[in-house]
Amino acid sequence: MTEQPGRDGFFAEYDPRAFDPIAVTVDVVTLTIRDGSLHVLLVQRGLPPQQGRWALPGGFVRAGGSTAAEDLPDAAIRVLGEETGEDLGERVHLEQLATYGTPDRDPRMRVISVAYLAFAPELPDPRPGRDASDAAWVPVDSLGLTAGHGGQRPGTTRKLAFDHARILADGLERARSKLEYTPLATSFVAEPFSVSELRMVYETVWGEPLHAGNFHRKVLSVPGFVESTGEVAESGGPRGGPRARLYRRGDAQLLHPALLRPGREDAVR
Amino acid sequence: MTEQPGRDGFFAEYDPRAFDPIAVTVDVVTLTIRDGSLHVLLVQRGLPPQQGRWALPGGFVRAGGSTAAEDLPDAAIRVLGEETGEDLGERVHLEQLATYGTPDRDPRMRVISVAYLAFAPELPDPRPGRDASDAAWVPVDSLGLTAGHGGQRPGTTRKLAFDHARILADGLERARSKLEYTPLATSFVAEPFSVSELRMVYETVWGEPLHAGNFHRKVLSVPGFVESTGEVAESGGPRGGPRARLYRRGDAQLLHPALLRPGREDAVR
DNA sequence: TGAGATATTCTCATAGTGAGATTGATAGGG
DNA sequence: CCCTATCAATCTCACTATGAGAATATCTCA
Repeated sequence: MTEQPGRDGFFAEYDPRAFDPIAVTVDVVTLTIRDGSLHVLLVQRGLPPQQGRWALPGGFVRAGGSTAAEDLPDAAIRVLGEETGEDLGERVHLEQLATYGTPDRDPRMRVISVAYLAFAPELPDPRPGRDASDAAWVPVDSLGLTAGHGGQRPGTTRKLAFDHARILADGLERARSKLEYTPLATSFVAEPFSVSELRMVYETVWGEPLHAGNFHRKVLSVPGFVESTGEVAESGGPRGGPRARLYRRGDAQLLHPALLRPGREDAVR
Repeated sequence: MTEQPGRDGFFAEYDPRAFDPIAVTVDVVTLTIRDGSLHVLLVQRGLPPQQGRWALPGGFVRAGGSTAAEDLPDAAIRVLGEETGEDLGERVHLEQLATYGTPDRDPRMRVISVAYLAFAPELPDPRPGRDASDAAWVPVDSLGLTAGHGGQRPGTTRKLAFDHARILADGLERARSKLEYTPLATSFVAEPFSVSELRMVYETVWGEPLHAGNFHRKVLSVPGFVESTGEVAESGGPRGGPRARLYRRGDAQLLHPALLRPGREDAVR
């Protein structure tokens, strides 16, 4: 909140104590599935510090002084649009991830970053924004993220700038977890979709194969997860098989019972 | 992150554009159980704006210019200590809740607030901090929170300042949800505790009675949730009954299978 | 001492899950 | 055009987890 007793009038005077420089930015972890693997949208920094390193798309929040005041989710959507060149407000699912504010996370000054997490069906190739020398969908596997604290394994080609490896790791964990109890997976596929396409999303994000029969039973038995369109795919799969029935997303916000990741009995101890 | 291409050197010059005034604060939702009901720590504002209204304890984050740089969780712990008069770093569970930054949430200027959520066993009465006229543990039920968007029912005595009703509502939902799949409930009781005390935590936070026998079976069957001390309570309950066996928190970070809230089949649709 | 409350354990019907097998449609290569 | 691998969709079966109710022993208080 906004306590600071005994000094309540200082805002009018711009007391320097309140304005120790803190910058507020948004960074966006955008996940999509391409060619059967999970990708994240990254930009290559064109300027120091950390020039040449890859980073999450981000930018300053417009505060409302000399520029128009901007809400945090709007800033995230803007930043995303600057790299993809599209207005993604409609097509992507966007949610706040967490806020990162360790004092030395940016060498220039104190920066508080509000991270957002976006999920999108397959999107076009990005084009670098003004301050980036490159932008690309990068396979998450290629980044050598370590399980523990969001570091990267030595030898990884694309080094992420600042604490972005950690932010990305948090975003991935959030995504994996939300697949369990929300219909989020439907945000990764275009409608209408088949149960197999949906299963592929789960397998890709969780990184492990699922039992096709049980998955099918489960998806259709959870109320409101998917809704039949009554149609079937134009043709069978590329390597044969019957034509799949097609579905669209249902009206459930929460999956009950949840669709749990296999092999979690020995969860974090 | 910290993009802003083409202007990379401006920090050294304190370019006013980057310093459209954004203040960063932390607000803390602190929950505890007193007299069998869920309470939240609130302070009464001693100064305008919103003078006289009740608010979550909060304060500015020390940025690191003229003052010592302070990490976000440290700011939350400090703010909590200012109201409770104790160093709670050891005793409370603290986690980040979310960040609130709607442009007009504070009438004075642009304020981004990083909210934290704290869980504590029964704590002493608070004393008002420097900028508050009062501080108290307030029963959550008395605040007339509405289900939807964190508003308060008309006629509620204690009106919460700014968007704090919403922040509190988000904190409560997080707490209710985390009881399901984490051993968080053990943070609300002092060790050693009985299964009944733990059940009381669930009943209080969820606001509904649970089946004592099934709860008992469940708690003891989830690996790592609780660990027996081998002791039993000094005496039976205040109204009779055998002396309960005592436990301490186990080593699990996640409950598997989860302990789900009853009656959620018809979840959010 | 008796009544009521409570901790703990059991029973039993039902729901949900993992593993494997079956059926039948379809694509692609000989 | 036929054969076979592939795959969608179902089904079976054993096992686990859950909700509801009840039984039993222990304890407090009047």
